[in-house]
Amino acid sequence: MTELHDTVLDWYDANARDLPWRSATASAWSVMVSEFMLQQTPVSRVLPIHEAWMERWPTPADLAAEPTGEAVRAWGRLGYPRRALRLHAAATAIVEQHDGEVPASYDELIALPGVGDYTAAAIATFAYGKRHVVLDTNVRRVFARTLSGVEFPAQSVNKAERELAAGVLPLDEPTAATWSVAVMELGALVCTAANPSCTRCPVADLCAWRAAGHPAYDGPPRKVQTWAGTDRQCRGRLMAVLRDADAPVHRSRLDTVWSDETQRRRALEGLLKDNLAKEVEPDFFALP
DNA sequence: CAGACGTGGGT
DNA sequence: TACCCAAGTCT
Repeated sequence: MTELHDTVLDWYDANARDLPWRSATASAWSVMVSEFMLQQTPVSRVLPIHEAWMERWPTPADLAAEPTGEAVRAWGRLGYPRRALRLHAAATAIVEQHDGEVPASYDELIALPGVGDYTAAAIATFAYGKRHVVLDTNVRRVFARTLSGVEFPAQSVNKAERELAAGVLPLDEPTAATWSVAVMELGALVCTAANPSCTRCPVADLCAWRAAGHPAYDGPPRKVQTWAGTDRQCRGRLMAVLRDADAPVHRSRLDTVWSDETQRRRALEGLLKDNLAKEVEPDFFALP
């Protein structure tokens, strides 16, 4: 434990947001649902959906008992709706293989649909207090700045970065868990991507990037997501129609939300293939 | 490993 | 207005 640890932990103790999945009484399932929803999605948009989900499906078995389409519908406009599909599939696997209890080990977690390295480490850590390196975009950015002296981390996690994070992970299990959530919170609230608030950063005096004079990012161009006119936008339009419908919709209804026929057909085929939609009878479509 | 995969708020 | 970006995973 170093001054960096003490400072970050003290800052978290005083500044942590009171989020439902951080409650002392939050179930592992609540943590798991939050982690799925938070993938690439801001906290503010997750909060109401997470609350609704926990009320409707307080256990994995409750969700697994419903059709996948109900999960997709209740996902609302969170984005990346296949996360809802994967969460439903994970709930089913938990019922069938883990007696309805969210498993606690990283290996069991990462075997679940929709659970990758980050989410497995996060659930094991935040729901069960295990000691794992938790590397999300916030943690990576904080370490890039404070420890490596650069504005942004590499495009993907490499061995050196993982070892760096492992090297500063407290040995004590519960402290390691708090450390990870504290670093994430610092990245989310202070050491942000666009406009970091160095003036109110608790570790500014210990930050290598600041010490170096905030050198500008000089790595490869960071990928920017195209959106307008893409298949993804088209898929989103089609899914919105299916979500908002209370009965199967005719193909002609889908035609109204996207003019390019070739792209519209391709997008619909993709949704059917991904099991986000189904053709209940010829030319009539609905959520699965 | 690069690209696909939603959505909306902030600047 | 455009562009950036938000607790990634899968192929």
